[in-house]
Amino acid sequence: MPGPIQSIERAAAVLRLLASGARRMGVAELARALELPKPTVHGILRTLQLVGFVEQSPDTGKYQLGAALFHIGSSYLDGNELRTRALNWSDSLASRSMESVRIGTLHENQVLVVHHVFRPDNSRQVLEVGALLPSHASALGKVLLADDPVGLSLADDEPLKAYTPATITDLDALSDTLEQVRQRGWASDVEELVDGEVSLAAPIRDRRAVTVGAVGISGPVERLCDEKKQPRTDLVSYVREAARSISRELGAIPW
Amino acid sequence: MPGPIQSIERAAAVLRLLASGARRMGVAELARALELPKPTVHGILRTLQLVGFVEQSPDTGKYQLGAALFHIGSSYLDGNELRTRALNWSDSLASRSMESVRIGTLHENQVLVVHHVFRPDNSRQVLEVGALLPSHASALGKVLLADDPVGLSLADDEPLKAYTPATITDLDALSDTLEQVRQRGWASDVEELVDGEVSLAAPIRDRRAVTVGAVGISGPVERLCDEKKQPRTDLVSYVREAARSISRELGAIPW
DNA sequence: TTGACCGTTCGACCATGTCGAACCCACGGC
DNA sequence: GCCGTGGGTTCGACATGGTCGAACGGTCAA
Repeated sequence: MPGPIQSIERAAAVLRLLASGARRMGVAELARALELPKPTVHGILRTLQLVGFVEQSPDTGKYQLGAALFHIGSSYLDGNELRTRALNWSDSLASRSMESVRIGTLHENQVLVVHHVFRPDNSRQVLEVGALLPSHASALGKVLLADDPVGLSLADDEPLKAYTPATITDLDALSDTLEQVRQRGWASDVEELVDGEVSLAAPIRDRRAVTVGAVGISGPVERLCDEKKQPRTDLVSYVREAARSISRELGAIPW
Repeated sequence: MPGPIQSIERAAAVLRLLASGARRMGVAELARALELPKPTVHGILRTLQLVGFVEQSPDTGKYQLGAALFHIGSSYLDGNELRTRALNWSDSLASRSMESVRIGTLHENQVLVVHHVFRPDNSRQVLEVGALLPSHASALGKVLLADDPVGLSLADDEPLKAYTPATITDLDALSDTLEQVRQRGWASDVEELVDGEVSLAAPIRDRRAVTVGAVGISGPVERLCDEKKQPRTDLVSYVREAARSISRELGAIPW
């Protein structure tokens, strides 16, 4: 019976919509967005509520994501070998570089952050685990795109979004950058996603030498770059060494 | 049509099983556990894979949770008002107490950790957001149980598990403790979950004065307790003040 | 080779989910 | 006050769409 199960597909679509839409949504609202009859959507919601994947505000009647979904989703991290192996090394990268560290994987042409170590000072920082970053405007993303077999092909569906004046929006320019990333073995993003913010990243490879993730640091341009706005070479080394260590932990042959 | 949708219920069961079972699982394994025919389970898995909720190892053929599920689940936190409002206050609680801070809600008779601030030193700590704690053996849990309308009634399904010699395993004893928690307005756990570990917590209430969560700190017994193994009163005050501040932020009338 | 086990495909039956119509609220304009 | 419009929810007949026994191709150990 090679054919997906309709009701499950629809339930997933409902969940995705509830996740993207910032706020709680009503049955009618969801039904309109999915172009489905109201009772159909309601049946799905009722079931999702039963299993705890969505919750309903008793007063407004609107729906939002449920705690059970959150808990189940977070146990994805336990099974994620990349993250498990990388825990120690990312900590030490954070203390060597004195910057915040992130580890990401490619997911639907974006970077899914699976681990995040705060900068080792006591400043307030927001946890970004589970967040998605644009792949063309972050160092993590460039590293992942550069080695991805599918690579840029998916990207041409929609134009590259400009986040700052420095964001690469031209496909050919990006392609050149990725070629450079492949050759150098690391990537940078200098104020391409957020003004004043810089990030550096290097690839993590598994035993088959396939790039399965990327590790990198990010911080203000004053600390990560020299006076010519070039990434500091010592930090680049730290990142590359961390990436290599994690790769070795995953069974990769040092390259 | 008041009746849950079978296939969605089953899909949820599959996901729950994949989340609890530490490792990747095969079709046959899942089918046996759920007492369903193999092709049925396979159909569900195929659909879940299509939407990215599960992934399949290309070599072993076994299944594990997928990245999409993780990302959707993590956006539960955005819509969680409790967590959003509590961010600032938990940070300052962490720096005042110099201990790690956690915020939790009751979920299926356990404590779901929705926020976690590391202890403000540079030690290595594991992120516990998304984890579940036993409610009878943690300060957070006691606070939540004490004010829960359903409360202990659910607990008598299965006996209280002993984690350490100090864990409260007797229902009557727990009931007395909860009464005390209600009166004092805060709860403690002295080596009841982990040897040498102590936690303190206080309730967070919303505008209707309903307890919607709890905030607390945890750390080694030497730092959190005095020589009589009693929680330090200054730390208790910090925790209670933080809880009250968050409650006020949620619209509660100071009690 | 054999057998046991795996993940996967096939296809017919009929249980199951679907969706138009109708219901009951809470609002808000008239 | 009344009706109209919107919300979330229930009903029920129809047929779509999911289910599961049987069978297929693969891998591994004996």
